[in-house]
Amino acid sequence: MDNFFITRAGRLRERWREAFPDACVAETVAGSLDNKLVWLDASFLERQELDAMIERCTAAGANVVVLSPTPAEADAVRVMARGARGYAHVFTRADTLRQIPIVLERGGVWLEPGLMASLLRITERLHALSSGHSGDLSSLTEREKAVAQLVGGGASNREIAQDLDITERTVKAHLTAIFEKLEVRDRVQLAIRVRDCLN
Amino acid sequence: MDNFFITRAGRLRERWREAFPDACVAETVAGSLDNKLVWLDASFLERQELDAMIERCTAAGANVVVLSPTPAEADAVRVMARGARGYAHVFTRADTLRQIPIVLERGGVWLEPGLMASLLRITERLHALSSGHSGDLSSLTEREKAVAQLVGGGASNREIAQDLDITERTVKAHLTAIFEKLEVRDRVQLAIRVRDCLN
DNA sequence: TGAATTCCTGCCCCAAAGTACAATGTGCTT
DNA sequence: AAGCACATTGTACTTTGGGGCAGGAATTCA
Repeated sequence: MDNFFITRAGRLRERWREAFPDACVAETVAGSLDNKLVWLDASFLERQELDAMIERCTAAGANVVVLSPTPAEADAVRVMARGARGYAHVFTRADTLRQIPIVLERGGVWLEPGLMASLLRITERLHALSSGHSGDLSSLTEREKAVAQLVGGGASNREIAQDLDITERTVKAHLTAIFEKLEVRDRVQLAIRVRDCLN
Repeated sequence: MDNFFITRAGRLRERWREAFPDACVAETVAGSLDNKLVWLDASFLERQELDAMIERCTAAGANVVVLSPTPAEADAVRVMARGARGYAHVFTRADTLRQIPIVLERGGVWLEPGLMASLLRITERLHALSSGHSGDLSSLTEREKAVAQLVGGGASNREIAQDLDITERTVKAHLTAIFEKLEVRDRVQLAIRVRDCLN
């Protein structure tokens, strides 16, 4: 895979040259990039410019890795969703950079270490909330529904117990059952779920 | 990296043996797995069992790849968020399987082709939904808004701390300020408030 | 320069939430 | 009669959440 660095700096950063001595450098992309590896330096680039660049490169058949001066989660998500296959810091060390083409060639994806984990955690959380969007309180028993509704109203266990005239312990028992059935972790996620259901 | 296949089938599937002739096979995990590559066959495994297995393996220092009989986006997210580094179909071809350790060794992550893209697209959409609209949180400082949004997404204090790269204690400090400003008692009511703002 | 925010953090404490394990009772179905 | 789902409660335990008190660091503003 041939390496192309696209940067406003007009020159290869030292680390890049060290990693890939015979890489090409340019300020913009042109022509077919089939099976090429394009490194996009996001420094001095507006969001839209970067997005457009990614789109052009992937359309031209390239594998795209974005090098950001300020790696951030939301940024990584945006960039990868637009077709980039990798996301790293511009100052990533040469020997690390060299690993990236190897990973990509084998169908892998490369993300700034740590970013991946936190990214997936967020995804999971959002996923849990939106995918269970089936509005399903129907799997709950009458009593459980009552408890769930109250939680959705922001009530504490003690308040729920008083409202339903049962023990706090019983409220907890119902909650445990509810969490299990709706596959949520705690009352916050339950509250969110309940309120989304009565849209 | 030594290969361990954990499967209920009790034997190596042909493709696995073809890919890694000298791999070990077992029905369960034991001992230190430092720097080992553990392949978890998700067939015939309950969700909880799989999760527990992943946790045990990663805790023991292993790299975990989950092989699913029915690859799905939500499943992949769950599994990766729990610490797996790869996710593939159980019937993945031998030559493709062999690429995976190479990717992992170099800090990459391996996902069933196509899964990654659609996964990130969804993440982005959800991200936009939950971060774009900030309703009547105008009295909050930037940092407080960030915390509030995450609570609205159902995050725990620990998760918020990790996401924002601060201490749990700081999260609590922000929360105390938020509760005061928005006149809510706890995170449940805050979550409700936040979500009502962006309906 | 000093005052005021905002952000970050530590230690300690207490209350609330949630889990594990166990048990009782009621009513309905097979 | 036996089995099952549901509701209820208990004891004891671990984990989170939240707050009081105190302080450091950075920024801005008068």
